[in-house]
Amino acid sequence: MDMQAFSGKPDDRLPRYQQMRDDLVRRLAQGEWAPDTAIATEAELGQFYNVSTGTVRKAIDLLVADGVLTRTQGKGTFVRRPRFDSSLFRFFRFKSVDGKPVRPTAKVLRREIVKPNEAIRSTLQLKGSDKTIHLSRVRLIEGRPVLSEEIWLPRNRFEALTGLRLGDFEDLLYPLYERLCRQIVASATEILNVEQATEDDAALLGIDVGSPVILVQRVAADFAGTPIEWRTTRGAASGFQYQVDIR
Amino acid sequence: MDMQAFSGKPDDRLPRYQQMRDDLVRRLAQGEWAPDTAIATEAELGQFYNVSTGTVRKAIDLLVADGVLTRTQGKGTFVRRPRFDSSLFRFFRFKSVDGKPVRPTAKVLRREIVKPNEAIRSTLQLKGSDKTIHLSRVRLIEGRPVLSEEIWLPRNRFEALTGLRLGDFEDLLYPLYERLCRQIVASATEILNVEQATEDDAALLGIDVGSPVILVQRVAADFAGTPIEWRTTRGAASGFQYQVDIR
DNA sequence: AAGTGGTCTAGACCACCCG
DNA sequence: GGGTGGTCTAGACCACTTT
Repeated sequence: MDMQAFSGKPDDRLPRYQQMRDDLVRRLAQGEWAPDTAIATEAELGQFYNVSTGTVRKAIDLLVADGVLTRTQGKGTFVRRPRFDSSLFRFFRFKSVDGKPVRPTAKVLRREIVKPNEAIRSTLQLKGSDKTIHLSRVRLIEGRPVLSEEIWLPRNRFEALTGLRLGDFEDLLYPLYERLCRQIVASATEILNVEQATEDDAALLGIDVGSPVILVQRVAADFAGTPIEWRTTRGAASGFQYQVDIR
Repeated sequence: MDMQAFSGKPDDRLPRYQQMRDDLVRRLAQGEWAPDTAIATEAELGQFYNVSTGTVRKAIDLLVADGVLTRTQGKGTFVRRPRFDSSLFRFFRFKSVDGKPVRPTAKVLRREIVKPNEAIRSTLQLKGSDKTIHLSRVRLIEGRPVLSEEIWLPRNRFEALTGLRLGDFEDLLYPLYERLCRQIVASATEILNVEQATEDDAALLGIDVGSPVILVQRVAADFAGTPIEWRTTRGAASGFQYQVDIR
């Protein structure tokens, strides 16, 4: 493969399709192609990297399997915009009174600039002096609180959020991140635990003290894999269900 | 592709690599290749189905992605034996008193031949007159009960288990299924829910009534996708943790 | 009609495993 | 050294979308 095609230093010991994949990820992280737009065609990529079509396809296969790209026959290969907003539906089954599935609305209760604790600092890979924006949200269905969320963001990347009025935050934060702060969430890791409701949980969620509560801890990252958001979500376990398919 | 190679009737509209995948699944389900043994080499498969190496590899890629086969360079392509015994480790973190991870032992408390209820009958795709073998197990760590399990099996496939003494059941059931009943578990679906401990749960697991309990409901299937086991597992939610990686 | 990804070929050479 | 899967080529033709 033509090494001139790379700005980085690819590892020659790796197969060409993996080197090519790595370089494509780098170009994606640099914003060379925006979400929902087509990347270069397979023929162009083959010329650029000086590899054959089979190798191009194998490199793209990896990124499609990772959920980074999608292919559409006759149209092109597109940068996939992850839809995390349905993420909680994998855990909680929210229905309105008439039984139809609904998306909870959101209300930001508090916003503050804080020094993160050690766990958040290390997870978000912050330096000792870096501060974070801390949001407290409640999510509601038909006015009834169902989830409570705590969110921490690195201040330097999300400065634009400090000027927004609390009432102007939208239900979905990730489109806001992208529009106001040019931060795109490309992947996330979530850890589930079960706790027993504290008095605060009980009052907010309208459940009994000590009844089961699901805690979802999420770390979201950009295309380069750099963590950009830490979020905890709590909800009554009575609405919880999750399905796993094993090979 | 040479249609003589197929016993079934492949759909000509499908790509050859998908037809080939379907036929390989059929041959696996028929037991043509046993778990942990090598299937025919890629060259042989290419000759047999009259396709080129690239197409053979693509068909096998699908089965590897499904977890049905594994490839080992220089050795061959092998039928994968799923290791479900570590499955619960994805949900529960079991440690002994010295902090090392351990596998719980098992003790069968009860075995009976019963008419299944409607939910189990339909899930296991049984006819109205078919009976099931019902096992009640408890799983222990260092003698302390940590999980309670209820298992239902179609009687006709698992007749051999009715003659086994309760003390002769082993910690792991799936090797037993395979050895005594020639039933191989190839895949499973698990659904997680959170409940509050009943008095029975509390007494068995040594926890407080009403404290959170994880309920895992598993349906296990053979290579052909036919369900062969229904299982519920209950354990204290305090030992529960689960991680999900998104795109 | 032109351009895109989807399928498929008929090889080649390499890396690894085992006797 | 012989056999296996892993990588890669340089095309061909097909199915689909857009102009």
